[in-house]
Amino acid sequence: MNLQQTELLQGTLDLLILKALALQPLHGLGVARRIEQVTRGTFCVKAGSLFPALHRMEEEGWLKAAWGESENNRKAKYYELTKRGRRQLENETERWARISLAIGRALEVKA
Amino acid sequence: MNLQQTELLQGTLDLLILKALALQPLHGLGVARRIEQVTRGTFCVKAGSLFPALHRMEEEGWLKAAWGESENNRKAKYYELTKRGRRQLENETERWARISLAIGRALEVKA
DNA sequence: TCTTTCATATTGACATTCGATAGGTGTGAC
DNA sequence: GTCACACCTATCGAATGTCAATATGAAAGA
Repeated sequence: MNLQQTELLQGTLDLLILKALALQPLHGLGVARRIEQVTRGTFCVKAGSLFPALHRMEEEGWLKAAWGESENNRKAKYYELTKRGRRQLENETERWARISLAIGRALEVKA
Repeated sequence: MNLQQTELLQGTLDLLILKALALQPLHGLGVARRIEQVTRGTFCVKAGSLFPALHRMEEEGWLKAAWGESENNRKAKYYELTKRGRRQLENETERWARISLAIGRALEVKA
């Protein structure tokens, strides 16, 4: 029933998007490509997951969007981080570090 | 509205429960305590999250439950891993390794 | 003894959040 | 015209959180 191709952990998509945009502004599908690239294909974000997330994050004030042209002369909405977005990236990065450390510790416990 | 004390990433609770029970059978609240202990307080699983998860996992056939007595002579339901549960633990451990590696790589990219 | 109180142990109803699925629009390039 | 790019929306389901409830043994005091 539930083929679950992407393997994305809930709560990590925002972090990946923020990080992708911290390097440079990108349009929506560009974000997806960047994420796929830096995770070496581990995460493949579909449009239907991506755009709702971008809108959510724009409403939160983490992103600012502006219409522009893509590399191929197509209309595209470019997103960039706001100051609050950078702060959020720091928070989520720190949160990730804490969580992955804790789980790592849990998993290394031997019987 | 959303105070979110526990900071649990969706998808990691099952893993932590499986790992906790891999060491020894425990009753519900015992699982919660074990998790809190091995993650050094990072994760504090509330009853309302824990028991639905245990029931879900029992339905999946990963856990087997049996009534017994707790250390304090109270009725308590003890859970232990089934063979399928051990296999699931291996799967989820491997999944976690893959995911945390990918995110780690994404985060270490420099501008 | 009786009863009050507390910690243990479990359960259920409900809301929320997030990502997945599956569709749909518009447009430039060939 | 066809295709690939770029975006959008509606809707669903799974998983977790919140809150409240139940039941029971233990401990303490009248």
